[in-house]
Amino acid sequence: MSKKITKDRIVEEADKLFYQQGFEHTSFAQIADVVGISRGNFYHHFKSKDDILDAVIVLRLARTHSMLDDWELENSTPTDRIRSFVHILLVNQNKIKRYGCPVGTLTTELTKLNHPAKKHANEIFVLFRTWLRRQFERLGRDDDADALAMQLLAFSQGVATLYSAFQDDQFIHNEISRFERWLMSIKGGTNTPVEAI
Amino acid sequence: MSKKITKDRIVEEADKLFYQQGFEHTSFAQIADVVGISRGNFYHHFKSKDDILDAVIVLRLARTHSMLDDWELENSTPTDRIRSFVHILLVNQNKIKRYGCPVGTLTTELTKLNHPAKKHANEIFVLFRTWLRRQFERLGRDDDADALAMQLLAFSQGVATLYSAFQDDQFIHNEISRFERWLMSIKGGTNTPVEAI
DNA sequence: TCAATATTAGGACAATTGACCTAATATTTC
DNA sequence: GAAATATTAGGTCAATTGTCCTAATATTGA
Repeated sequence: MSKKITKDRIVEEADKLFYQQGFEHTSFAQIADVVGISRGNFYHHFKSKDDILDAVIVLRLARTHSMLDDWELENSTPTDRIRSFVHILLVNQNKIKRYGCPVGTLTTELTKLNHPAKKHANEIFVLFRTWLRRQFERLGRDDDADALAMQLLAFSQGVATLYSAFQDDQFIHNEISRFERWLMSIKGGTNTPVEAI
Repeated sequence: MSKKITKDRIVEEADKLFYQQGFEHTSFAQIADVVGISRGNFYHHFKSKDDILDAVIVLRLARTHSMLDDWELENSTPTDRIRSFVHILLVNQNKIKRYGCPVGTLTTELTKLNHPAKKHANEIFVLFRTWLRRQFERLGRDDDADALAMQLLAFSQGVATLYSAFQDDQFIHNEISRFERWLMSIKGGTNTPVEAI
């Protein structure tokens, strides 16, 4: 029992540190300090740093999955569900301002490191993509549901990146407003292509 | 003279490595190997790794500046100039696929490292932002020129991030096409707000 | 209760990091 | 050509990295 608690705490703290400082910049010593355990003790729970990364990704996958499930239940329409997705930008506004999007930044770092866990981390993106696609399909957008999902993912990534770079609160609210108008226009269900950026 | 050549070569190779591997993941030893000089020799040209980073940023600022000047001369209309900007995604397609956008990824990394050079690196974004804003102003978009510039920057960042994550060639061409239609619609010069994402 | 297992602390390890030093060698300048 | 300067190579330095080991302590299960 206490094993599980310690192991979970390691993963939770590693999750935070990987997000705030990046994977490579976070050391065992740091995680051990935050968790309050001895360094050598680590290898009883994880056999390498990459193992911790894998566990962190599994944790993030589970959290994302349950978040998407919640959105599914909380909202009665696909439009409201899509809105929930974009509104993470507001819910996590302060964190994104400081550290960017946890999904995008981890994927980017692992890509540069040419890290074997890159594909694993990418599954978080896939989770969002699939979920968003389903919502657009429910809106009758069968032909371009996946393209719209990717479009929205790219939108959120771009906004998060620039928000973290410029720290401009006005900007993020502008973009959310623009998204709202876009969402209302798509809601009509006419299969007209959504042209603009 | 030979000092300048060596110094420039260090900066150029560091520029490449910082882009491909990230700043922190790149070591002196690696740069020295690529340049073909002794490690200890470094500190005659730069007094610290942060100094090299500053020089790399200065190089990127200069290159960006001259690229924007070129676009200014090569194109006769603001619309064509804006198109040149988005078309970097195609010109540098393979690099972006592997390493993401050099501007966005560096800024993101320096943010997580809480690195003092973050503001300096951000000036590259400012360069693009100012240049794009001027193009939109010339299109008569005086009221929302800056917002459109930020919108376009966010678009390019989002596309680059997702392209690097999913490596999907179809996606990037879809987004470029969507941008083209958006650009044509904005060209009309009617001050109607550009709603969609 | 007692043996088996799980968990811990603390230290050692080789390798790598950025930083710095010195002495030798080129190059420039007069 | 000689003095001054610029540039180089090679080595050292302490600190940190991820990894691993061992011995002591908790916990569990029969």
